[in-house]
Amino acid sequence: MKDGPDIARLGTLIGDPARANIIAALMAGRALTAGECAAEAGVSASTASGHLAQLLDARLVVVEVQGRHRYHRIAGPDVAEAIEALMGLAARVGLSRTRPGPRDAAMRAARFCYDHLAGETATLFYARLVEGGLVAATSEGVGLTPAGRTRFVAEGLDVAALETRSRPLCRACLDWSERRPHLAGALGAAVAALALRRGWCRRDGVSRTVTFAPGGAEALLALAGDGTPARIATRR
Amino acid sequence: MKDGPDIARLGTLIGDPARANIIAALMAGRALTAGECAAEAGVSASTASGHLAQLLDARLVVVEVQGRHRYHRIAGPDVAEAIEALMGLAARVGLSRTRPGPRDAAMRAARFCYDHLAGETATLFYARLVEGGLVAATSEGVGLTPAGRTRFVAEGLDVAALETRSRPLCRACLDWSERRPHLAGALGAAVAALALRRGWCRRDGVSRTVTFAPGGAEALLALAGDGTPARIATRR
DNA sequence: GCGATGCTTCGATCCCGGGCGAAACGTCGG
DNA sequence: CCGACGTTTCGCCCGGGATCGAAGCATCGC
Repeated sequence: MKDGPDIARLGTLIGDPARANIIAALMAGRALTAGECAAEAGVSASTASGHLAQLLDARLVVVEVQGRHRYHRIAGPDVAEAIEALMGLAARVGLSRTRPGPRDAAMRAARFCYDHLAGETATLFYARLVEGGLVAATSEGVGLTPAGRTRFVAEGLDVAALETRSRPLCRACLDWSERRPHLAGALGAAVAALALRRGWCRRDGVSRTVTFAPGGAEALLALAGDGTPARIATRR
Repeated sequence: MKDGPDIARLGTLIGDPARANIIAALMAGRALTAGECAAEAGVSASTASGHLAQLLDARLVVVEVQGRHRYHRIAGPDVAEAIEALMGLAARVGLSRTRPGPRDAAMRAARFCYDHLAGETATLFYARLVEGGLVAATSEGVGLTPAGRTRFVAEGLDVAALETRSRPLCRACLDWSERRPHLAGALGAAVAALALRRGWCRRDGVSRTVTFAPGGAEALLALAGDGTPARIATRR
């Protein structure tokens, strides 16, 4: 009863609807001001400020002051992963807050998970990475194979620079809507940025949802090596 | 603000200290009666009963009636994984409830995570499985290689029977104390049961902690194929 | 049957914590 | 220097929910 991490504190933090809404909004990966958080959560500015103070105190959120604005964002990938895991459990065990409407379906198809892509296409992308031998399991989790490294370097990603950060290069994040893994970690973030930069997909306002351009999903999947352009030697 | 799973409900459920204590106690994988839960949480029997009713209603816990006793346990592996993920976040971001005492150190070294082994030795075991080519990444996550299958079958595990369940055979569960993966899934549970059966380790009362017998940890690691007995051909 | 035991329901109490508006604080733009 | 804006702090209200004891239901042992 008295050992282990203080899980109750996190629970109360997440348990309040207003705070949960703020967290959900921040899970889009964007940095929001206190006023924007208040609007997202449907509460007054003062209450939102109080909630953000609590989230800051618990280190779930970090703040970046810019003039008279205070931009809040999720503290780090580990926080985002745990929240995502909770969302997965909630989706399975409980129910959604809204009956599956059009926006919900769009979010299941493609969304941002903190700083990388999630949803149907993202899980397909991850599956192709594994099947193509670009990503494989390691003792520390999952990692980039030599073939995968040359592949992404050829696409212009500075893999060496990504590795210098303390953040792991590759992570398999369990997709809450698909129940299958998608690519997270520094590489996942870099791939998401690449997809946005090349116009394969586009973010919708402050929401987490992402819409793919025509052919965008195919282009992303081709990046995993199975498609037409620049076919690369895969082992197996 | 209005899309996505209802994460707040889970938060309030976990947020109450009494419920969190009950959940933590149940995370040992054992089925506890309402009275035992009350003792673990330090509340009266009636309050514990109310909390268990809420956890049942949210499907986080299932109950099994046996005479006049009602045995409660975590509803399934997915619930346990999400709770474990929350514990990991709490351990990193917040703090533990107790200053790292002896019991805490013991739990970090070896413990039960719902129905499989976690902690230092468990992560080493997983690392050897991967390095030995017995377990590898698949498009669905992580899976047993042909070499791994023959290995575990040779040790007397009925892998085919494990596969028939809807539960995935292999899962990489992120260890909250080690920050590295350990083996979960049906195979993880089977291996944990095997270790108990062969006397490699022993459970301590109702706690989650596990103590290894002399040579027990080595025996477990040898099961991953690197040790002395019955060396098997590994690919790579 | 008849008490003991385990558990749940009920009623009553009480307190923590979210909520808002008003005012204070800090910053920006003249 | 002053007003506008974003944000935080303060004071107050209020409701939900956690808690317990006692009573009501089951089940077991005899």
